[in-house]
Amino acid sequence: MQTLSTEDYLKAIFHVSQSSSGAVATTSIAKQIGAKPSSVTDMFKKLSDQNLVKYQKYQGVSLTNEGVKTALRIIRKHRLWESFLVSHLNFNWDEVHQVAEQLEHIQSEKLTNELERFLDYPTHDPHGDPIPNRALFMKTYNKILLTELPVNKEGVCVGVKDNSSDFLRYLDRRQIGIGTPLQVLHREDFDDSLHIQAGKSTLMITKKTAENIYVKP
Amino acid sequence: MQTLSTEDYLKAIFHVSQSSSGAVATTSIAKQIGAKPSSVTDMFKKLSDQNLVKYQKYQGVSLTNEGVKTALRIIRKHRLWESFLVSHLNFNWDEVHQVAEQLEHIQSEKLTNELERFLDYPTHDPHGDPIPNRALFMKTYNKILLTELPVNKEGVCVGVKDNSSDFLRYLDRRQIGIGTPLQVLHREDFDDSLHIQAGKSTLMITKKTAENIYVKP
DNA sequence: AAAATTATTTAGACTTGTCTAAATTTGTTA
DNA sequence: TAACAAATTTAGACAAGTCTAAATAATTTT
Repeated sequence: MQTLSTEDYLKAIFHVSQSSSGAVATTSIAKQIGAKPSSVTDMFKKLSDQNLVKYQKYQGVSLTNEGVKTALRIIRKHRLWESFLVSHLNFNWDEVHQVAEQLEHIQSEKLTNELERFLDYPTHDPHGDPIPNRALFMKTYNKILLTELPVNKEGVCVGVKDNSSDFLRYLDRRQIGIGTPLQVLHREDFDDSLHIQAGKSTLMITKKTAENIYVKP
Repeated sequence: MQTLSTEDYLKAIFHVSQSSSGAVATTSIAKQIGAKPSSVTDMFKKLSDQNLVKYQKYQGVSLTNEGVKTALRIIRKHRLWESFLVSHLNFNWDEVHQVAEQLEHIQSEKLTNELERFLDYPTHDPHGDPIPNRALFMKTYNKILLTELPVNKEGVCVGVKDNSSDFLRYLDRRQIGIGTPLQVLHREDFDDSLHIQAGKSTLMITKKTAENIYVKP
């Protein structure tokens, strides 16, 4: 049984290790968690004692199998709760993260599994991220960044990289969401901005926006 | 914003003060919380500093208005979650307490209010306890213990005093639940046991059982 | 009302998770 | 490769919440 804090660390390590290869550095976790590197070192030792991470001084950490499982169990709960909040409690996709950060720590297998059943076994959360099933397996389809979608090729928005409220609300205003058909009409060489077709409207977005949108061609 | 621990104390103080008059004693909270009296004293001081309780050395505590409000907000969440678990997630009434103890600490007014709406503004939880509404007001109807129900007078089970899993499962086996019509057929003077009509079956229960069942005449 | 018992508080210590400041290691650059 | 910069760790401290053991107050018994 983990504490809130160790669960947060495991999740952070998992996420950072997903988006980069090799061992996870102390500083990267410090940034993610919002703690000082010295605190992170302390926690790395504790997690190592519990065999949840492999840790070598000055060499960062990597999750053990048990660590991965623990992280996935938390991510599973987080994403199921996010789905519930949007589908049944009138939350918008930009409002769910903070609450799910709390709900993900609730310890009850029955609760998690019944919630999953109640939601009819969703495979993706409101941001398009895959939800691990009971066996902690998650379906990942091959998605690419909108910046990588060839001009005039049709795609569908299947996720976002930046989950910040600001970005999500910006997408709301642009009427871009999960499932919205997207197509790059023109790529501006000068500043890398894109003219795109989003659903029925055409609009211009910056490179920065495009590289935070995942599409399935 | 309270910590988990201070919330637990406030709730405990509220409950103890409900079932006894005057100030709440250190020992009673120690028992309720499962902590040593010395720890309780420490916490009383902290709560007093936050103006959540009135505390005088050796004289126990009583909740301030703000303390009552905070306690009721937690109880509201607890009972709403218990209702949700039973009505939508296939939990039995004897399984909900432990999970609700965790869920009651989730901080999100929107979550609480949306959950209440989703459940269609329930007034009582699965054990028959009243749920404070948004204004923290709760409807209490006048209930009496089954031991106090006159012989042959018809009543309905509206709650239980003992919320332990053991007792609730015992009631399940006897097919007694919230809403079950109850009638005392005969009171045995020798050992205070009762012959009762519960729904369509007649059965014998001990005094101890009867004094843990609330009925509305 | 004094003695005994019970309840409560104080004092000092421990754990978890955090921090700052200093020391050490790693890596990068000249 | 030596020097510098960046990353990481160590050492020592702190806050919250808990504990044990001892001291004190309140209550009950004789």
